[in-house]
Amino acid sequence: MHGALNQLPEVPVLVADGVITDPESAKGRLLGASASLFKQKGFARTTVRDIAAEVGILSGSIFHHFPNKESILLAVMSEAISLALARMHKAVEGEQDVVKKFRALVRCELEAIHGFTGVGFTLLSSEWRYLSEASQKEVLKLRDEYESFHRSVYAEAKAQGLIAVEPFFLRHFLRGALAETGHWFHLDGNYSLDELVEQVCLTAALPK
Amino acid sequence: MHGALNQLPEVPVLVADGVITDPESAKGRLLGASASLFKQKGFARTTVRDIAAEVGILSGSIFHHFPNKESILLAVMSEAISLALARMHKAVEGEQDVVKKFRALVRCELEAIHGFTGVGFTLLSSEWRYLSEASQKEVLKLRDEYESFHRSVYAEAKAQGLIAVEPFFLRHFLRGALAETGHWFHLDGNYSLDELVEQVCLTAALPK
DNA sequence: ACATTAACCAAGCGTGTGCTTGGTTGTCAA
DNA sequence: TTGACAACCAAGCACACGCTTGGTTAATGT
Repeated sequence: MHGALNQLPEVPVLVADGVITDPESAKGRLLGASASLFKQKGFARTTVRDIAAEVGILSGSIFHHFPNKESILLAVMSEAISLALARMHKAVEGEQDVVKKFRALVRCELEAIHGFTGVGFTLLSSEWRYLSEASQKEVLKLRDEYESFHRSVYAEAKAQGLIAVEPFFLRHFLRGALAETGHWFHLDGNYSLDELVEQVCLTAALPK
Repeated sequence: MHGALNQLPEVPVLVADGVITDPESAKGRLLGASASLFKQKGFARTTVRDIAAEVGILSGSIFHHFPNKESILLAVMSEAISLALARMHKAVEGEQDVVKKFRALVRCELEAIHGFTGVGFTLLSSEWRYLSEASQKEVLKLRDEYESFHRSVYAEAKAQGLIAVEPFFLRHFLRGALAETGHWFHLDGNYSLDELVEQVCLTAALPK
């Protein structure tokens, strides 16, 4: 299945650093099951009984690992964004060519959206409203880091005259456009991820 | 307030044709209140008691107008898309220049997203999952009409060599990008709607 | 004057939900 | 062998939710 999260080289490192939970631990399996259920049915329609059944325990046992239902969503989201951050930096490290960096960032985000790194990333936008204000603030720090890095690369591209839009606008447009691919683009369909990246760059009239 | 729906010239016509509900009728007020609550808190977290309180009746009285809660969402969505369709066609009627048609479509969709035509339009994507399959099918007919019209204009632009992307991809990208503006762009901020349209066209490297 | 109807009230039923509580089991180190 | 701890069970509480039922009120048409 898609959720073979441990095959990603970044994961063991992040687990060791205490940034994310070991996917094979009891808590980690709960997070994985929760994430996939939240994606399927949405946070509000997923019950703690659903989650418990998915991992084969009783609903009350969940609260040995988490204080309440919302904290599960918080954990899913913050771990998803942490993993995305790590992969984002790795995707462009050592690269000088701005167009190549742009492509790498787009591809990296699309990989996150389409389940290469677990299903949590898409929840960041679709289930955002179910986080309390305090939790939103917590995740926002990581999101800001992610967003501003994207903008900085777009700014480079603009400085070199490769694009005409303001980086601020482009980032918002691109985030929306890429997130939306999660609702219509399927890897088993007629197009590959590379072709999707290509069409994105074509839209922005970026050179090869 | 924003919801002065009756000031739109299209509305009385659509009401007379039985396509949408008179916003000033009891049922229409229920729809308006529901739409705004669904947008604020989401469908799942909006209770029938919330809706009833908003229009000043008791919760049970809602079911004199609608068979169940979901049917309220269905009505909100299908009326929103019907209104958007009517305004879309009007926005380009008589226009020959493809770039101008493109701009008009973008502006029209942004107006819908940002509440010029009621708050229902954004629910079409954000609360889609809360419709039953049967209801989705029903709304999908109208959405398809809307989407394919957009694609046809993009195809014109591509035929004239104005853009490089496939219309199919561009439509999906654009829908996502424009929908996302609902989460970060505010009319009372530093930029006007026209400037937003301009940045969209700059992204796609469209001539003036 | 009478019938019909839309709009709503008053009261509450049944159920699904998040979460609690007190206890049990298995594991592992000293 | 014992103590400590993580993981989980069994049972159920409290309540918010969608929706039902039987009735009332006011307006409209004939």
